Amino acid sequence: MPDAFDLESFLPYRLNRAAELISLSFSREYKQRFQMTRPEWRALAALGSVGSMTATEIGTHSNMHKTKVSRAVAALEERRWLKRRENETDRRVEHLELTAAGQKAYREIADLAHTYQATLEKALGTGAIERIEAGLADVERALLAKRR
Amino acid sequence: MPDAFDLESFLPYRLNRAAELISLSFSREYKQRFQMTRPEWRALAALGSVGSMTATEIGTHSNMHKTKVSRAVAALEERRWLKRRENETDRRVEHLELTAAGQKAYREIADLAHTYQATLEKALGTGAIERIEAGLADVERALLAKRR
DNA sequence: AATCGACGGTTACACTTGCAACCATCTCGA
DNA sequence: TCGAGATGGTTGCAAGTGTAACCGTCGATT
Repeated sequence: MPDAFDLESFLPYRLNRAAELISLSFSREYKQRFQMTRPEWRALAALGSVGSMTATEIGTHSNMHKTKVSRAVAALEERRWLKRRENETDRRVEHLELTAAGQKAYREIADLAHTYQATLEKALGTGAIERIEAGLADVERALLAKRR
Repeated sequence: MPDAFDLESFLPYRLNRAAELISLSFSREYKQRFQMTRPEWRALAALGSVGSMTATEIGTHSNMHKTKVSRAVAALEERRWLKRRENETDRRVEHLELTAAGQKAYREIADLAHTYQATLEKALGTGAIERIEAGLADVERALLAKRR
């Protein structure tokens, strides 16, 4: 059966398979220690590294749907890892920032992530990750340009 | 605030963001035309390109959980795009293959995928996709080795 | 032949998710 | 100043998902 199309070299497929695999692999590292979903961890990371953001900013930054962000933020707040601060001039907006406990958690997980990536870098050889990420950046750029 | 960890260069995050983006982008191409979920499309593609597989084989091939495969297969069968053929010597196993209608659908979507990838290749430059996929393969290899 | 564990596949249940509809607030123009 | 539309954020609902428990079948050991 002659076949012009090979699933194995179809980029969306390959990208998803790799992403799911690595996601699973890393989540094993923190799911147990901290009881946290991936959107929560993303929001935490965004806030931890940037400092203070609105929900919308978190969404665009990490490409998460606003309902996902909303729920993640609610969960982090529930856990007292984050607090909302209202905007003076626009009362729709809420500035979000980590509490002391939130920053502590962030540092711990960031540390975990750091060593995880280091292990990976060692297994793949120097520069490999940078090359992959450069490729991913190109893909994202192309797709976002296409969207218009 | 000195920060040893940068989310933006954390591979699991980057991989997931890119994967979600491209998935969304491509699904827009077929979600409307065919009413099909991603697992169904994956199963269809696997069967279409390989010819005949068992559910377990589809699962390992495309890294899908067996319940996902089970449901996708049931849906495709419901639509009469696939039929099950029982194994002579082991009655637990079912060989799955596409019906004529299923093959027709497969060819259409494969075509869509093909032109999609061609557009992407043009936007990214020759060889870019191959390079990315080679990198992904390395990552997957490293992760699967780690798992043991 | 009876038993035990492994395996292919399905199902029940709880949880996560995306979409659409929604509320409150803001902005802009008539 | 009023109304129409845009925007930040939340929620109801339907659909998708993973975990675990399950059913039937197989292979090996006894």
